[in-house]
Amino acid sequence: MKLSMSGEYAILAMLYLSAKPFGETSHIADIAKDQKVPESILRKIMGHLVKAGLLHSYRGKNGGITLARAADSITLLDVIEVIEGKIFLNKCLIGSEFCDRIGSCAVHSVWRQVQDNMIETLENKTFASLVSEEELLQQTYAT
Amino acid sequence: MKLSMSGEYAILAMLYLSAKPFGETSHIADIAKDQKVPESILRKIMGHLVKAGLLHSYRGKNGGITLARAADSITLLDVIEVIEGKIFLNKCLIGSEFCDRIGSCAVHSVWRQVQDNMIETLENKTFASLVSEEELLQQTYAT
DNA sequence: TACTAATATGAGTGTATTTATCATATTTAA
DNA sequence: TTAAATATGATAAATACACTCATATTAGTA
Repeated sequence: MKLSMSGEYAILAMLYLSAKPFGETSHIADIAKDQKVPESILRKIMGHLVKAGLLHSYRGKNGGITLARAADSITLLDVIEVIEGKIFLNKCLIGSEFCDRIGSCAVHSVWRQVQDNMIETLENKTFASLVSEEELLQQTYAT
Repeated sequence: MKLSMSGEYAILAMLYLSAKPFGETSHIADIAKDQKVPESILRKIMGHLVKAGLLHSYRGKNGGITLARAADSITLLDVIEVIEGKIFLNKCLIGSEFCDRIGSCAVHSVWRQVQDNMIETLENKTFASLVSEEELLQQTYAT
């Protein structure tokens, strides 16, 4: 009942990229060093995010990585679902083939309620808003 | 981001017991057969629930298992926390020693919000209410 | 063309967790 | 003493996860 390491790494990398001016390329090695994430793993994660259409990658000299669209159109849910797959807190929410209690299971609807709330919260939070909240926090706590 | 098998088994067993008159003992073997759960695993799970004070066990001939308190005072959260441990959707919610971004992390509060909602939903659902909801469902769908 | 700097990708490894089994011990009623 | 039940610890099997490494691909540049 926890986010995976890869999920956390992906969010950190997306935060890093979202704080840059849109269109400016970054290097995976720099992100890894800055966010203290294993570089070889971050490469794989970035590959998934590129394939999913959240990032653009440019190979070769002067290559790098950028957001594929503006940070205010990318949500936490977008990133998490790429890395973790669709959120299913309980097997029986995937489909009736995984649970023979459907139709008379009261637990089902509880998980459904929790999951729906979770998804709603995560899809209402864009990386643009996260970045501006962090800037605010840093100003507040700066000495 | 999913409930474990053991967590599901525990909930099924608690549902079974909650549907019985309070104080009537049941046998683990019967619960396992009825709920289609591996018996040897259910034994271990029941051991945890006994140790946590949710169940009473009686050894020896005519022994068995009962709820330790009324089903309307046992919640989904109680059972899940015994089997899965405290719910922490994200490592950084456990404590600052697991996250060096605390103080300037906007993601933190999102997970906090999701987690708080989840806990609230789960602790507001007692096994007594689950049982009566299931009875209602079975009447509705009965032919 | 050859070199260099960057990402892309797939195979493989080690470890931790989960699931499950088995054997044995303990308890209690009859 | 026996039978019926739970308790427990050792262990195996399966799966998922975190991570590494080697190699391929691409594109700019001298």
